[in-house]
Amino acid sequence: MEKYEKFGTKEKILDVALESFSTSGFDATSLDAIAKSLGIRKQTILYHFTTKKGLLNAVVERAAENLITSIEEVLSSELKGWERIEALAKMIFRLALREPLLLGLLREVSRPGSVGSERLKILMTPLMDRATLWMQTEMGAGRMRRTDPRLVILSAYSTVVGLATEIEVLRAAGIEQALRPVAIRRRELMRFLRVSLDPDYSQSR
Amino acid sequence: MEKYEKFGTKEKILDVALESFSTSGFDATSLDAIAKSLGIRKQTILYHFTTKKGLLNAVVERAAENLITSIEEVLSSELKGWERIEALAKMIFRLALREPLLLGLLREVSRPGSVGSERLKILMTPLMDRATLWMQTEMGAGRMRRTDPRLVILSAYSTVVGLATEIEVLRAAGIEQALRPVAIRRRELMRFLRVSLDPDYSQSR
DNA sequence: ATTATTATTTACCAATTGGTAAGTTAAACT
DNA sequence: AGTTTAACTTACCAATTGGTAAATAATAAT
Repeated sequence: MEKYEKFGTKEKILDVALESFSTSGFDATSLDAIAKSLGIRKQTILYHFTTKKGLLNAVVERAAENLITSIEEVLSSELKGWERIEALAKMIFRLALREPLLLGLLREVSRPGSVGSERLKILMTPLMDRATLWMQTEMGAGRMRRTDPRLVILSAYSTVVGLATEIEVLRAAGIEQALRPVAIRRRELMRFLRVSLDPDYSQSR
Repeated sequence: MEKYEKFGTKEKILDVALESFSTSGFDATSLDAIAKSLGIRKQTILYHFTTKKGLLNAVVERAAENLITSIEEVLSSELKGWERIEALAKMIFRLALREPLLLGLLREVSRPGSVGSERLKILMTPLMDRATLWMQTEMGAGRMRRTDPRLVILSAYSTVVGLATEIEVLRAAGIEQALRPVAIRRRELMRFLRVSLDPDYSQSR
């Protein structure tokens, strides 16, 4: 058991940090600000995470767990070929709508030079490798059209990250109900995936 | 005439600032760093732009001029309806490829909370209004399918901003030649615009 | 009850940062 | 030549920031 923990301070810190990192960005977030909004001292944060970078990594890691769990869920299903991809895409969009902060974090951390990008890469590469491998066997079995798996995956990835921008831009323009544009985006992604992957899909152009 | 100006210091500052803002972000860019990389003192920057925010605004403004000039060029053509839109989209993608820093800046400044977002909005609303108006008359004349112009424009806008992410992600993954994904993106955007706007286009789905 | 461990705080600090104020240099105007 | 003005620098500063060290409180283990 976890000894005692007063009352989940660590989790609370992660919550506030996620919020701030994903909306204001890493640099614009100060430990003091996080601490203040929690009614604790900055040193408490450093006690739990030693450095600011450590805090970001922890935030990223928790978010990634969140994501990976959802992915595993889909992967454990019996779906094959195209249908499996479709299920994955749907899941991602559902998750993105339910927890928009994840998107913001992803965008923040996706910038190559950014502080969290290394950790993100470490967390993502296994997923990427696995997906690539699977796609290759599917292609081998003729259940999937032949293309460069990496390109497809990364393109899909950046579509999802782009969602963050889109939702924010729409909100800034006073369009609160961002559901329709998101649905459009999803349909676009589906179509893109279908065109590049589904062998039973006539590429009419 | 402009008195003398030693040797375009102001422009050089803007160049370096654009580079840094668009790749590292506003917060991660220090005036000292910019100054150092130019071999001048920080106070010279402040002499020309008074505040850091002022510098960002100047960078944004110059970028916007750049963009607006290109837009005017297309708008002065004789193209009507769908063809005009197509020309605009092509121009934007050409510009984005030629000057990728513009994209980075746009993404940096598109975040609602960000320092430059107000200025961006000020610069963009006239364009937006003009585009909306034009689209409405086109719709009235039956040369364009009826939809919400704002939604279409913003969707196109975020597609372009999303390009920044995509190019960066691909580069981070070691894919230098990002031309193909960009081409795909452009085709997608065209298709989206066509489906929502071109009345002569059969919406086969 | 005492001790060990975990959690949190108070007290500091060195570095960085944006910005002010007051020179200094050099060209332009008279 | 002398004055004005634009361009740039040196000298500072106050605030913020991430981080260290040591003290204190709270809980668990003996």
